[in-house]
Amino acid sequence: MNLFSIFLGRVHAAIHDIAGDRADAIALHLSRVVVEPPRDASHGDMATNAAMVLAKEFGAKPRDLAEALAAKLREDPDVAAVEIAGPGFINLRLREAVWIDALASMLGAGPEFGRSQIGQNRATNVEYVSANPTGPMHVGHCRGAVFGDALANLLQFAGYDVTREYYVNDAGAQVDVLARSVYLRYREALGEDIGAIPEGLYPGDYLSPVGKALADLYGDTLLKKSEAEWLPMVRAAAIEEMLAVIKDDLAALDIRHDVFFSEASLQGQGGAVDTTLDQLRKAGLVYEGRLPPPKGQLPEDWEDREQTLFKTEQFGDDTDRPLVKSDCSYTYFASDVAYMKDKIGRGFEELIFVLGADHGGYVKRLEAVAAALSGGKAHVDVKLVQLVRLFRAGEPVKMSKRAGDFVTLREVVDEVGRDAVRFMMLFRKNDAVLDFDFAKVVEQSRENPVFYVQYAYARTQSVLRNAAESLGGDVGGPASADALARLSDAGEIGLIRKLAEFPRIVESAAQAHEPHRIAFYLHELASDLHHHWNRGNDNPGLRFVVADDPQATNGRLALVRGVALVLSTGLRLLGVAAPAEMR
RNA sequence: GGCCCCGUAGCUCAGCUGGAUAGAGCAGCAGCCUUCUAAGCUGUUGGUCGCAGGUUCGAGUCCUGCCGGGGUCGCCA
Repeated sequence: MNLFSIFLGRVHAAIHDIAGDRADAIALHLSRVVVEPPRDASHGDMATNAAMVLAKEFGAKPRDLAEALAAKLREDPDVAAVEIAGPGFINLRLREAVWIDALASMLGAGPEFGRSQIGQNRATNVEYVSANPTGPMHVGHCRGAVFGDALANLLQFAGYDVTREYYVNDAGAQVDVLARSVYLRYREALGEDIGAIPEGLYPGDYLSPVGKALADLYGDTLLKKSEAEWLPMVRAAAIEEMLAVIKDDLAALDIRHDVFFSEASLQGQGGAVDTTLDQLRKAGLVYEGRLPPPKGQLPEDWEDREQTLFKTEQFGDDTDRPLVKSDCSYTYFASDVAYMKDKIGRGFEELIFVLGADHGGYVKRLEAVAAALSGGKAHVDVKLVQLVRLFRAGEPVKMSKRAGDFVTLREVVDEVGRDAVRFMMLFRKNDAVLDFDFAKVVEQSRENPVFYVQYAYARTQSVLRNAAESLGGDVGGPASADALARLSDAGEIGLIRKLAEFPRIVESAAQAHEPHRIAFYLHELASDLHHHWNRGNDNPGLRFVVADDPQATNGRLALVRGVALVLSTGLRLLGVAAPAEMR
């Protein structure tokens, strides 16, 4: 139930009523007509731009058209007043009963309030995290992980058919380096003194247990084998272990993927990469050619040579992209093409990629590949997630990648908790750099948005507990129509109005792929609740629990339950807990 | 040098895909206050939306060109 779309329907009807034989021409422009809350609450409850958008088609001045539409809308029994303002806005003021009904109906919907069908079950793939299986996750992965997970929740709630996917880079040079690093630990586990870890191998001691496990399993038999023999065995074991570590890290953030897709599974003789490239060759999209060197500074090892290229440029990429390396193996990009083909083959229409901002150069080629492979059917959206800067009480946390002393995701979660991490990662637009302060995010203060929002929910529960105590157990049931009708204070109606916005926030956030809008909305709702609460300090008549007036109390408790409902649903979408009390 | 992202109050950021007089929190200023268990509260100052053009009824939002900051730039993943 979205009040704004309901009234959009009524505005459409009013337009249709006065359109006459222009109806067909006007229908084409209807999508630009919106009904939204006005920026300034004094303008009314809802505003529509219909008259300004359609003035040309009607051959009328915006304000004249607005007048005609207003006359129609005034016939609506739910509308208390219609005003025309500015260049031709139509402002609607709704009868109070509409808000009361809205509250009753959202309480009836319960946890389903806000759910939408705009996704129309579109098959949607959200790929996120996809960290190389070479070690535990560090903070750099954290933001994309939370973002992708919350976005997936949001899209599901908005009616998309969502698959959460992780692309495992288990082919290529990196996992060979991993295998060699583990092999060293294996020798160490057998009692050998391996000394310092050589440059170019992974130094982290998280690999020691893997080496130990191999020693337990194989004894010293691997020592006698050549690298060509032991490497695949060690590699497979190492990848499996690292993936288990990563899944464990993700679970600490309450993140679980549906599909872990192996890059290696695409490769090999007659594999998906082979067949995909064959198809592209047949389609004339692959050729042997030379690439112009990059503009500006020429890389030192630049060598002008002929290579196998995919014609991505004609699909919007900056240049064509190589598919085969100089050693005749496939490039990472070739796997990517086959992987994209696989996703499209599985029927996905919406392909969302959550990547770090340093992958910005990858956007155009992904879009081009999807366009080339799906004939423009599959829609790609790459969400770039900016970096997180860590602070400890205002001081930047120093990290050196070379020395391997990066902060792990697990350390952050263990220190401040899952809720703080998740909420803060979402309390900023994805493409803006985010400052994360260990001290601030656990502070119990107004300046800490995690606490501020969770505390608002705890406050609703505290009120309900309190009311149950002072009024007896009879406050849990649904409020009667008479009780609801007692809601009339501007602050109370204002809160309902805010609650009624939730469904359209869900829809717009889902369509824009911007979960942060939910976080900001919740922060506003929390703020409205706290403000209304504070008014009760000066004016006891506005408090939720009115000792000698059970009917008014019942109505107000329904409002409290409505706020609690939306806060908990919103927090659920973000993957953040809604605690009943905070002490 | 090419491409991508960012630039909004002193600071940190929103701005609902083009709407009305651009918002919030912090800081500042001025008051009030000891709680329906809870973060003290209320009011208020503060803006050439980086700059210059353009598109139209209307631009922080879209287009072009500059300025500043970050990222990225054949075969690494």
